[in-house]
Amino acid sequence: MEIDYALLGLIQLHPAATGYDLNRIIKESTGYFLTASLSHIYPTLKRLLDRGYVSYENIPLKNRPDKKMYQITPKGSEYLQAWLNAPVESGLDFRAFCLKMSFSPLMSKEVILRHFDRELEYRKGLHEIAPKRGILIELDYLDKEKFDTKRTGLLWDSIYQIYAQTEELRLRWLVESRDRFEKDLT
Amino acid sequence: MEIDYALLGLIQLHPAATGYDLNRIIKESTGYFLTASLSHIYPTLKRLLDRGYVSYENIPLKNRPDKKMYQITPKGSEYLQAWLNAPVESGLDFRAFCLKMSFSPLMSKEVILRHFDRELEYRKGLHEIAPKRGILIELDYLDKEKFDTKRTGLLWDSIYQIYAQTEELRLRWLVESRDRFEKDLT
DNA sequence: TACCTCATGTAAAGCGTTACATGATTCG
DNA sequence: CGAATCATGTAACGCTTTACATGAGGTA
Repeated sequence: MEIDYALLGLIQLHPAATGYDLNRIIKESTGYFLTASLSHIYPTLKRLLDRGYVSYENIPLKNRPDKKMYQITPKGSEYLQAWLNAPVESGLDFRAFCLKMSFSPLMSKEVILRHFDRELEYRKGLHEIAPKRGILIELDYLDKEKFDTKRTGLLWDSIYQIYAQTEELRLRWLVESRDRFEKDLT
Repeated sequence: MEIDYALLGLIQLHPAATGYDLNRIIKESTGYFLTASLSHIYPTLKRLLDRGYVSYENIPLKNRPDKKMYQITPKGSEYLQAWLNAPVESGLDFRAFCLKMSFSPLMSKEVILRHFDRELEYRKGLHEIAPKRGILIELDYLDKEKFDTKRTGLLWDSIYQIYAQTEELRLRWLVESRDRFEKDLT
């Protein structure tokens, strides 16, 4: 599960984090393209513990539940690395790619470049079939007696524009970032 | 539920659609920012039927289950309109806005402009707090003994860039579309 | 021969959110 | 004086996906 990897990644980046900390980091950061509430985080941490991917140090507090400061184990690190190396399972949106790349500080230069190359190919493919698919196709299905084709075309074209422009922005960003990393990354 | 409104909207736009058709429309279209499988669509249609929001015409076929061609009822139309008029419940992403605006052909000019105005205000707010939040904040939490701050900064900055640029694109698009609709829409 | 399209649906398992439960301290 | 912060967790509910079930006809 994605949440497992995300929490494991966060714990590797910020050792000694508690469940409460992880929740705050996820909420405050735009970087982890993830929504997760505390009542989702705690059971997940328990699962990671049961599987031996994390351990914790117990800090007793007065008048509050003990603080559990989590660390990643070697086994957890291995499990996380396998996910970091695996190709991103991209859907139409960019979320999965951005989430995994949030943990790029844990990846080698080669792995990072490979992820960018793969995503670039995938989105180029999307972009090529886009004009054939997309909202414009919908006009064919439309009940033309009830809806003004011109008005509907104007409205749907606008939606298609934001879709196409967003994809173009992503392609540009993928190329530029890849180039910069190739040059500057150690 | 969002899926209820989406199917209701699709049925209003394409009368005589079957569950199978709706699935194809959703899959082929980039417009309906929605994922839904057949095993999700069929129970939803049944629910809409039970509540009196849709009716269907049964077309017997040879060697296949009967074709059910759905239409929206006046009650369903009312229910849909209430959703179309209600403010979009936007999260960080743009999905909810784009989904509702896919049905803008069913809205009056006034309602469309109001949706754009609201979304513009919401995203302006997001954009103002973004530099304070965002990935940059994460560098504070980072374990500086294990990770090279400069390398991590380069990588996270890139993620921040795509976030910020996407938001800027959305703001530009919202303003431009709103202006165009104000002028050209009937 | 094997897969895709058409056409409907059920059942089970997985995933995620909201509500519930407790309780001191600090800030406005 | 009330709200937010810190700190953990359980239970119930609901949404969504995957797997299962059926079956003919057309296409590669």
